Amino acid sequence: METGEIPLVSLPGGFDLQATVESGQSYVWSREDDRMYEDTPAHGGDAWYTTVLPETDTGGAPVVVRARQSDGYLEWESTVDAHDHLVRLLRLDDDLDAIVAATPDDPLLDAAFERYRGMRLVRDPTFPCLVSFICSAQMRVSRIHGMQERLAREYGTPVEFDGRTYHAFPTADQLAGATEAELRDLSLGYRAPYVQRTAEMVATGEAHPESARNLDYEDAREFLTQFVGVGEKVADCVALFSLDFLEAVPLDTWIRTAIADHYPRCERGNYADTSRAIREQFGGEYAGYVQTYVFFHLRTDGAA
DNA sequence: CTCGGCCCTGTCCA
DNA sequence: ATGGACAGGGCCG
Repeated sequence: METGEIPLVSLPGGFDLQATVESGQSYVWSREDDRMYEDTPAHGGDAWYTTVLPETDTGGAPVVVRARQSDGYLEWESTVDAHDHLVRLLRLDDDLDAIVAATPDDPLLDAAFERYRGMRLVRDPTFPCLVSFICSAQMRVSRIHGMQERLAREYGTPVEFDGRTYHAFPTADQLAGATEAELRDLSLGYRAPYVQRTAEMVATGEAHPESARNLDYEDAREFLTQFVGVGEKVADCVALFSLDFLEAVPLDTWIRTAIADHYPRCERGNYADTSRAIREQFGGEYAGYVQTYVFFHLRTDGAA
């Protein structure tokens, strides 16, 4: 086992590991105490969280990365040197102070930023991100997370680490071999054929979600909707939480409620125009960061 | 292009 | 106890 720690005190805007991985933007992390989304860690957010990088992202065997936040450091344990992986996955390379500073003055946005100071966006591996947000349709975050765990356990490559067996999220090849019936048995419901067909599209080379990186934001969103089960909202989630389009604002039910309550003139009757309007309202370049804070704030605190 | 009906299933609440 | 509503939507007509 390799171990290390990343100092957080000099990180612009700070860091909050629990808020980052439990805010409903990523489903590739699990709490070692198995109480994800249930309660807060004992003090200072010092629970251990683990993710497994799929072999398609490492070029070799899957990589287990475990981390916890403690006393100004992000401690980690891994099968490899995990420093660069953590910086990438948890966006420790973002200047969060600058992002907050670039956000328009607004009571709702100020409250959201204040409440979860240090929360960062994630940079999830793309295929797992795509599948997890296909699964997110009409679903609560804890159940989405459970689906991803079952998919990993059933189809992902096993890895031994620290006396336990972990599973990587399945590759497109692995998942394309699943049947709709098998996926329904994992409680995916009507999302089962969406996941299977999307995995098949990626596995056969018909299209790969990573290709969206090379496009302008709105073209990338359009490109991603070719995958089965992916509409504009899910496409925006993949653009934001995996492909570095920080301006993407997924229009989910929470943000739509916020638009109706706080920014009614941004409602334009269709996704593309409403999206453009709220993106401007949220400051443009980092609008997706703002959206994620607002989403977590409204969902968790029931603020209106 | 917009709209409504429909889709799986666990959980919450009357 | 038991059924209806609802969950970070998408597809199809």
